[in-house]
Amino acid sequence: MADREQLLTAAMRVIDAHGPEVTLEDIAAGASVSKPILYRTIGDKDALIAALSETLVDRINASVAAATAAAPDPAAGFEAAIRASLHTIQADKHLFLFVNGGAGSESFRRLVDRSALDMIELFGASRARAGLDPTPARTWAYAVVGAIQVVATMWVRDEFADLDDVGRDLARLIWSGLAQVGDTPAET
Amino acid sequence: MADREQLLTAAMRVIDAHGPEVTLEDIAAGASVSKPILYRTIGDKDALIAALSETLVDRINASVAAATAAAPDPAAGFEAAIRASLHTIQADKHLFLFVNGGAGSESFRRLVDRSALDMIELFGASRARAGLDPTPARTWAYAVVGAIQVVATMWVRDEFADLDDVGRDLARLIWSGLAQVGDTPAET
DNA sequence: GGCAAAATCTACCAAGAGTACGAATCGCTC
DNA sequence: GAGCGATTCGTACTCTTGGTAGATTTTGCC
Repeated sequence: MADREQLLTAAMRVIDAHGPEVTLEDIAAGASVSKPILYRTIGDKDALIAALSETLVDRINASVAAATAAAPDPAAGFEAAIRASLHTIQADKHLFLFVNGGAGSESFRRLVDRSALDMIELFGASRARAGLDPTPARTWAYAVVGAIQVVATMWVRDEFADLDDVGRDLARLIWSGLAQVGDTPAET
Repeated sequence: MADREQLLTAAMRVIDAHGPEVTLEDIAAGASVSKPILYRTIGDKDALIAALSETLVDRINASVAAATAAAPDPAAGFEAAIRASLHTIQADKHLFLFVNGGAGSESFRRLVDRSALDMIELFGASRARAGLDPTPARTWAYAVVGAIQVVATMWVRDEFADLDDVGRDLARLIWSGLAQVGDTPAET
């Protein structure tokens, strides 16, 4: 009655219901499990955050993949990807804030690195193919992740504009910035 | 013996010396003041973070102003500005992490908003001058702040490359992205 | 049915944010 | 200069939350 998957699912349910400020005790209670079980099965709070980040990133990646598949050209695909990311974050906003809120520590670093990894590969490869120095890839990947992350965070708090407009603007900014990656950035 | 300025200065000293994990008790002790005094003079932790953000942003703005003044053209000025920001963050890295670490809540929002404010003005005005819709300004400002913030955070943790190179790469990315702001973004 | 081993729950600890209340100090009146 | 009221300050507390140890129950086996 204490499968890791079930616990994570329950944790997400509780976070979604009670907001990002939930305590581990709430989560344990919501999963009908005692605190030590939670700790034994998943680990400390940081481990929980890491696991949930994983799930969130997976969801984002899935929606991005679906969105880009239907796009006519790379630029449109990129915009669709950004929009999909934002929409997924919106759908899981409590989860996003929870995962982002443990910020101070390792969890944040891991989340950023996880999200940036594919981009580092991608940019680096593009640069290398074009005979350019691939080292900027990392900086760019972090920058892109940061841009999306902060825009999403601010948007989730006070929805300062229509989400699709935000996605469009953000996509344009990044896309033209990335023009210099080497060749066309290709769909994410 | 409990002037607000002095307390803030002392707080910065303690943070600088003991790292970003300091407790309010440490800070009070370091300022030779009791906890209630600290609370009465400055407020709760969030207020402290807000005040220190203010200072940090001021420092960054000052170094940016100094750096751009000496630049021959806008693009160079922008790069110099980014580099100056990064260098200031590096110099105050514990402060930066402290201010960033209380993240979960309001403090983060305020820091971002404060940093983004001038940019929103600037981008918005440029757009308006060019007869374009100024609403994207906010998204872009958040994106730029986010990019700098995350790159800085990641760099501060493990210095993955030479800081000036990072600054150059980051500046290029953002600069070319901002080309569409309307007319030349002008020096920050 | 009884016993050892494993899983589990209750009850606790530690640390840090924030505060109540008594103690000391200051200024004012006589 | 002495007494008294108001104000300021510091000690010592509460409360929340992350994390754990040891009692207790359950399980499997003889």
